[in-house]
Amino acid sequence: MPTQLPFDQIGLSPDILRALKEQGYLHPTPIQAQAIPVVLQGRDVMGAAQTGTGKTAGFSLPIIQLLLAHANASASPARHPVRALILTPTRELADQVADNVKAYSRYTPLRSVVIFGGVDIGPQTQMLRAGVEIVIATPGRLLDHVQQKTLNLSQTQILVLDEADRMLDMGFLPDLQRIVNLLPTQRQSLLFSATFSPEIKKLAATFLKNPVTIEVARSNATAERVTQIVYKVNEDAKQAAVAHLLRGRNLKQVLVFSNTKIGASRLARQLEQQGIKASAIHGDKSQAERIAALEAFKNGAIDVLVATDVAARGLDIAELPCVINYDLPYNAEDYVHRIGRTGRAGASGDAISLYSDKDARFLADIEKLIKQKLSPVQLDGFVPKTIQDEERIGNDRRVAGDRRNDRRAPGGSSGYGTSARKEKVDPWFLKPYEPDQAPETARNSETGKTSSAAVSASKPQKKAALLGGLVKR
DNA sequence: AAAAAAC
Repeated sequence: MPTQLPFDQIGLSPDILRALKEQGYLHPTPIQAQAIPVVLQGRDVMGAAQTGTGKTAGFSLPIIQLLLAHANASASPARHPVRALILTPTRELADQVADNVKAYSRYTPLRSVVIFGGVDIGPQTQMLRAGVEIVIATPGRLLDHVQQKTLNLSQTQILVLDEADRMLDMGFLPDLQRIVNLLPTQRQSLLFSATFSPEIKKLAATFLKNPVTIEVARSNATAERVTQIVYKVNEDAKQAAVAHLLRGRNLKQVLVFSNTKIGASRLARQLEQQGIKASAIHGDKSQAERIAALEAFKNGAIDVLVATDVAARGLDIAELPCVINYDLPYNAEDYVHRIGRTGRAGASGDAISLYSDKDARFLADIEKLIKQKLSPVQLDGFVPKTIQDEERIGNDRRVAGDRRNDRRAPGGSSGYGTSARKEKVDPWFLKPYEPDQAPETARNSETGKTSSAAVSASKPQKKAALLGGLVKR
């Protein structure tokens, strides 16, 4: 175990130390101990770190220090060009990183601003005009400001790509390329990613110069603190299973992940109807709603936050005791990120996943990634006794559903809860699945994303092509 | 397959 010097012995200015002390931080986490000296040396960094490892402080503390040192040596402090740019994939993450940067730089003259879409651009423009040294941003709105000439990146010496793998997944590569082209070639670049995939390595080869690789706490370290349970549940029974699980844990501070925006909204609504204080957070919510939901969850106004993978990574919600996967995620990596929302900073946590036949195809990938078997077990009193039963009931249900549709009458579903079946499983399980009252088409028009399927279908190819182009250049 | 991100 390497000796880790406290913060006040690793070359940070008293102004930074004061802010750290105020927040009760005395000793760096492993990633901070590794990253801070390297960043202070001016080296490029390729970092692999999970959420909750203190990664944000790992790059923002030395950046603040570097900017302070440079400002002191500078002959003309009259103008205030943007000197450090931190890019994140989601608005919430940008907001949080900005909160941290503000806290750490509180007693310094450095100013920072967070830039992302979905909110009024006016205040951002005003802040940029007044002058800021550090910008924390999502790519789209940042480029918007560049186009409007309210932001000049020609003197930006430090670039951070946070959650770079996520940014690639989200198709940000062209935007990243555009942004990097606006920066001086002489600069320091830091790239953080959950994994070092071939794509990430190519990105690093393009954007970084002779980087120092920093890697801490692989995913199995997370798994050690997190108790993972997978419950076998019929797809239609998931909502009731979540309600049951929530009641079993006193409803407090539970983050529930859904694979879809519609699913997240629906589940939150159903839970609320049952008197459970819940809100949904996803990309079709307005930014104000997203902020409100996150805030309500953090301050305890709601007990349950139902989220899409917008919240899978990076969100800093302290000490979550429990995370529930309503669905298994499409990407195995997202599973690691989701369960990483619990059991943080040494605390233990539970990660509960609901597993239906729909989720079956994702399980193997997840088990392979975490190098651990996740044998699905029954959720007592909530699932049929055998898989065969589950499949049969699933089939019966589909038949019943068709019949109901044919009749176009809500009472038509009563036929499938036969008394024979009722003896085998709990009555609630046979309660007919009630589709949402609002028609799907209405909700789709609400999202306004009718063409998204076609776009995403071609995305992997596009991504590969772009990366190929990058490497050749 | 889905989600995320600029107007």
